[in-house]
Amino acid sequence: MTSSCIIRHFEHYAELGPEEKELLASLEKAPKSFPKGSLVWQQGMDSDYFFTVHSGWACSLRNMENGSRQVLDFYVPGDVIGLREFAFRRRISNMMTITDAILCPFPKQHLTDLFARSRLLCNLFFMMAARDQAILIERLINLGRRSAREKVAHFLLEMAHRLDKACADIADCNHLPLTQVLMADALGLSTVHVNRTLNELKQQSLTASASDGVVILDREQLSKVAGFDPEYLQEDVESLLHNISDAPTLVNNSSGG
Amino acid sequence: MTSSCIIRHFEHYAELGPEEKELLASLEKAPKSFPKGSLVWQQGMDSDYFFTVHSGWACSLRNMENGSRQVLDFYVPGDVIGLREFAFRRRISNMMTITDAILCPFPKQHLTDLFARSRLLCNLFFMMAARDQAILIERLINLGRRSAREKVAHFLLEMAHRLDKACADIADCNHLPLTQVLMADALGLSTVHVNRTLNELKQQSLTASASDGVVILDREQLSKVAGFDPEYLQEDVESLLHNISDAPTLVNNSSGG
DNA sequence: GCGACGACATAACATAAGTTATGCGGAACG
DNA sequence: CGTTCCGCATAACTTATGTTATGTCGTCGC
Repeated sequence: MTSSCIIRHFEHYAELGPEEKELLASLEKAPKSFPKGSLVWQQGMDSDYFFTVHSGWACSLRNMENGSRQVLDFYVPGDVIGLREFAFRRRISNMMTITDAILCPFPKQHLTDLFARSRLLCNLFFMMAARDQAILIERLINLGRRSAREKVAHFLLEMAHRLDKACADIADCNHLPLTQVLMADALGLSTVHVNRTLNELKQQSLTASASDGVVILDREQLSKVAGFDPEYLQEDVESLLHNISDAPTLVNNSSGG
Repeated sequence: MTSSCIIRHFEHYAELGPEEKELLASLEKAPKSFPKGSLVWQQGMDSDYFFTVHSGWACSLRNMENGSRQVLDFYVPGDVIGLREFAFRRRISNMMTITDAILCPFPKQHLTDLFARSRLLCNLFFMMAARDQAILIERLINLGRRSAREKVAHFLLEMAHRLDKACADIADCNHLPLTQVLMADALGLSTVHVNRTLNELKQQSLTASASDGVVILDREQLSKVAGFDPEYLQEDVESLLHNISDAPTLVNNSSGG
């Protein structure tokens, strides 16, 4: 099966040998399709699989006791979701599709095996986890130290940039299938205020609204509003690969005694 | 050198073989001492090392253009700091000590090698990265969907729990060396409001202040205030180890062709 | 012993954002 | 073809939190 979505995803970063391709392919289950609004998993469930997003959008979120909720992150085609649960037996957040989506399940237990078999893949997975952290950090800053206007602008730009990478060819990366409620829950704002803010941005022709979401009209101006710097989305694959090919015989006294 | 801090840290999770110990020890440089308030590294610098915290506290933070700043996370003895930068050539945040501290540097490039040599260590590192994400997520929820009162309470409890694990024997885990300014910058609040909130908690005898920080008096009540559930701090090492010993010969057709 | 500084405290005031409420229009559904 | 529901819009009003300002206290350097 050459159209494996996880293989495609990893080839994005580095050239894979046939062995690595087989490794990935052999662990990947049949893609599964989820209608919009499906709960892919729920907090507390056994965390036995992770997924790659083949098409559509998903988000992870946490429901609060008082009925409100916090959206933690959104995922676009090409993203790997669920790595975060690696350290835990139970899922620590909910995962929901926000459009119709096709996801490719991948059993978590086999990660360990894969790590042992391919140094390249191991490093790439680790890199993804680090990238996920970088994204979370940026979201943290968004929530802690930015105004509503900046929050919205920054968030929209981040998603657009991530889309650029994921599917520049397939989709219009300035068109984001996000409701105002979702944005509010992601940005720690009320829907009313997201609406206000979005209207403001619309009046300045920085964004527009479509039937099924938001459209970015002027990235440059938005970047100014948000103080957006996309560096945190640019992994450094090159030096990673360099390290990998470089390191093989470093500490030879380890088993020799 | 048997008192290696990274070895001690990993033994916290699993029994290490002599080879693994040697691997870790051989990569660890001499512990380095930093006075309170040192910049361990700065945003934009080459991200060539990570560290384990041997003693003292540190925090990672980001300075904003408008002069404010966001504290991203705090680190206590036993924590590994810098893994987040794995995907990037440049550091994406600042790292500062907030007490006198001793840190053990560990060259980043060698992680790749270590991954290849020890399946156990590789998995443990991955687990730590996942745990870091879980902590970030909880902080995200704190910033997005909790009141000042809940934020402060939740934050104090998290740090106390992390201290419990790190050094139950060494230190008083209810005593946190945090200034109100730091807490404000971590929680997305103003110092004035942190002060107000802390006073409220003091009046209810949930916390107290010491000359050099905050003291937690009543964890139970604080937990109620915060809706605190420590599950996100409890990694599942057991099934991880189980997976490791379980998986060796899963996909044998990979290289055989 | 004095001046500078940093952490904490408190008050008066300002405002960004939340809350509640209501209406509108389109999509889904029986 | 009406009903229901969901996403969006807008208004009036409330409030949690930010801002600015000023004072105290202890520590540190000299």
